[in-house]
Amino acid sequence: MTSLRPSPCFAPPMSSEQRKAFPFSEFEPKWQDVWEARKAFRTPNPGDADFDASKPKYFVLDMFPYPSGAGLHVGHPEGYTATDIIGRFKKMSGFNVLHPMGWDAFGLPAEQYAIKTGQHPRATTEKNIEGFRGQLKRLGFAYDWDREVNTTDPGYFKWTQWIFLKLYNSYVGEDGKAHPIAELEGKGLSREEIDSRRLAYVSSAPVNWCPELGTVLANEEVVDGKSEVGGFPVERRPMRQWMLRITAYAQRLIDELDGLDWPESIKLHQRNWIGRSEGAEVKFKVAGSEETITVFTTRPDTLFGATYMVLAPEHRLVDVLVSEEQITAVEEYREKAGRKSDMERTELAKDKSGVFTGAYAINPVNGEQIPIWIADYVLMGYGTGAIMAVPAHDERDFEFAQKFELPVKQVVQPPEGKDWQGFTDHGIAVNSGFLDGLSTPEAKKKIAAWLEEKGLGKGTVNFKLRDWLFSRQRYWGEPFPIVWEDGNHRSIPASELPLLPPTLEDFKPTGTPEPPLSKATDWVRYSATATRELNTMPQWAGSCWYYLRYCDAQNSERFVGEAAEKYWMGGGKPGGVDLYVGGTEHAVLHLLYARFWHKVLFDLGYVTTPEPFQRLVNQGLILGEDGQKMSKSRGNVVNPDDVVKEYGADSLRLYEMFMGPLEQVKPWSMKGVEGVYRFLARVWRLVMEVSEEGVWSVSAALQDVPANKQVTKALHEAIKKCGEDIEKLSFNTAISQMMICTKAFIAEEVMPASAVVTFLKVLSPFAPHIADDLNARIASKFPDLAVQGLLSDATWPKYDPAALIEDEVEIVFQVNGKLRDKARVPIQSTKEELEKLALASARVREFMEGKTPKKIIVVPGKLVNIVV
RNA sequence: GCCGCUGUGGUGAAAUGGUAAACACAGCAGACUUAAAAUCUGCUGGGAGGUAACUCCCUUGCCGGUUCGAGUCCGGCCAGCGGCACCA
Repeated sequence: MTSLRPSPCFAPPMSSEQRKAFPFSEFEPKWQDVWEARKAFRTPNPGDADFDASKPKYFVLDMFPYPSGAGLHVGHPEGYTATDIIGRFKKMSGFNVLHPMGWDAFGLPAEQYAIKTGQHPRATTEKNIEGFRGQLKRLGFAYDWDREVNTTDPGYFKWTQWIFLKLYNSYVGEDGKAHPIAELEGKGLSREEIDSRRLAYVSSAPVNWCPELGTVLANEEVVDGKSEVGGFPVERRPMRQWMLRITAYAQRLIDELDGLDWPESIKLHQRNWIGRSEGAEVKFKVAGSEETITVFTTRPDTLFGATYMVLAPEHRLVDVLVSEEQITAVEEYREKAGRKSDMERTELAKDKSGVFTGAYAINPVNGEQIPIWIADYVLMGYGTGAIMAVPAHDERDFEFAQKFELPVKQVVQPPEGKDWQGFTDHGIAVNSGFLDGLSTPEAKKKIAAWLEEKGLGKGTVNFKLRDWLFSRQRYWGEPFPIVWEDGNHRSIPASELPLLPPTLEDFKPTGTPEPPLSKATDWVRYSATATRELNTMPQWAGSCWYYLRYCDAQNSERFVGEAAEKYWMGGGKPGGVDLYVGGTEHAVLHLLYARFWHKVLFDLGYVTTPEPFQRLVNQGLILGEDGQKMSKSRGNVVNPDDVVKEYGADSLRLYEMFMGPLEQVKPWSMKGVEGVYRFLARVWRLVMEVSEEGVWSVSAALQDVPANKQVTKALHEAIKKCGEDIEKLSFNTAISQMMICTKAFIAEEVMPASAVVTFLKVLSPFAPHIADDLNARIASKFPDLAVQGLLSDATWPKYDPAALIEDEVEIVFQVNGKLRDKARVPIQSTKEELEKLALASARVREFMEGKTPKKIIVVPGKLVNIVV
């Protein structure tokens, strides 16, 4: 490369140093080193010598990154800069600020990358973390690095395993809260009974198996029948897996969203995912049999319209019910349905299929016999796995009835002008005996009471949410602290934690559901008669509680110290973390799982709040310059390192905040980066001037003089607006105001040094390097005017309301709401004076056309509107 | 199909119901310079009239409503983006 450069003799090239409008590449690393050496952002904990208990706390959290080999992308610094500005601002405003960072480092991509490159995942993970940490430090984030956590560190996952044991050794009682399983042991329950109530339990139900990834996946990780990671086909197959009983918390996970300051869209997303629906269970007798089938319906009011019944193909009663003639057809159908992957089931969703079992059920409400079918549009995992079909008032049942020519019977009268066939909304009950004439809600109530009275059913609630499939057949995850003996599982003692994964040369998936840990034959053997659980935990495990570890990251005695947890997570609100910023992609995964774990820990008395995150803000995606999602294949990816190299970390930070509202999706613009870069250069030149030789020194214009009225006003406006906007996370408008303030300074011949220092304090949360550097330079010339030490330790300036008030304001005169004239008037002008002034205006008179005013509205300081 | 979000200049955007387009980008013109870069200054939604200073009209996706006054509040529609989708 070097040889290709033009010779300096003919065309002296601008070196990159000379081209820079201010020497950020010198002072940015310098201040990063100073902050690190002084531990400028170390946050003392309760109990530490330098802890000040009189200060309020502020816990500001980022979604910690997965340290991939690709390094940071520009989306990371977006949220991270936002929280950094808030954290720095709160610190300057007198808060104890907890603003930590860590690594979510277990998981599939690390393992796949390791397999591909023939390295151990621990080695690649270490390397990636190193890269990420360096990149974050080069952006000047004010993290307390003493609190850094790494989910793959045995000192960390020891406690992930410990929490798993808490789940394993707990059950949900009558009160809906988690209790130690020991309470059940005391009641003399059998082993099976106890195991069936644990929050972490073993199940052999069909699960999402992804052959390509060689592991099972949670429902949340399967999108359109494909794995969320990689997009590989996923099939259903029964396997013995660990499950977490998140369904026991379904209602609380819905209810307790109410007290959180989260975007409505995310709350709604979680509510929809949990999917509560109210209805009733109805028992149907099977004709000529002792069996009864219980169905779940949200429309018990349509019971009279049930013309057939459908069981899920996997329903346990199918074998019992099926008639001699139908056995072959039913067997065939069940076999076919079982083979269908989730993807096929989704694709064929609209094409109904099913088989008659040959059996009939008796409608309890009228004694009618209705045929029992099996069909895969009824899912075993929801409700009771059986439905009563009311084709007249349910779309799916209607479709099915059409295809198989089953009767359709109207039982709801729709409003005038609507066809009753396929009418699914509320109406008036008809052809329904004692329900006739009732509105849908009334009919629901009446039939529920009737069923309950006759012992034929009861009102009940169902959720779409399923229990969380918690085991994976992978190497790079937390091993379960569980051993098996004689077909039974039991936990290992907490004293044996952390349970390290075995050192394996070959950790590739086996290609079968047998986990790779099975290859560690020594490790597997726990005792002469017991073997270890071979599955590992999913990536979500570590991220379910990392925010708690930050509170007390070095604690080796407890997952988090009691005093630290109480202080940082406390504060009288449901959620402990004051502000959590991250992308929307975790709306139902991480954010639901973490809430669940937190509630269990809360019930068991290990944490003091029912919710982990009080205020949640989603940053919007940053698109490429072409307005498309950034991707390697499109070639529109912006690398933050390049931006830092060219324009500096402060410019990158400032630009990402200036682009637009944090929550919004917005495209990148390199020209926009140059804009804020020019702004920072202007700020630099408020203080610095350059000699002919290109040497920077403190400007002669900078003097110890008081600021004049205009500058003072601009400065105090900036203090006010920036303070308010930071609280609102409206960083773009805060930056605009600083730009306006800078213009006011530039207009002056003489720079008032102490006013400039105040401005630097306001700028410092946004662009901390240049602010600290300029302050230090001013301090060298005017020690009494500048901040001694770091701006982050300074106090956020107070604005003076008096400085904001102008002597004169511009008043707008309107006629019939249209702007016709303006006037500058003294600020203290009265309503009467303004009215008089407006009526005296020649232009106003012209547009009044000699008519008399009907009404005059006067808004002091703003306008006069004359209505004629 | 259902749910949610968003529609404002050439572009990113701003605006407690009170002067629409702050701030920035791009563009144009000028100053400095032998020249360029950098920097600084001015102009920059559309239309009409006027030599000009200037004046008027229109403009926040579309239609309607509330109000002295609507980008903002209410109702209906359209478009784009995102999510969910046989959950009885």
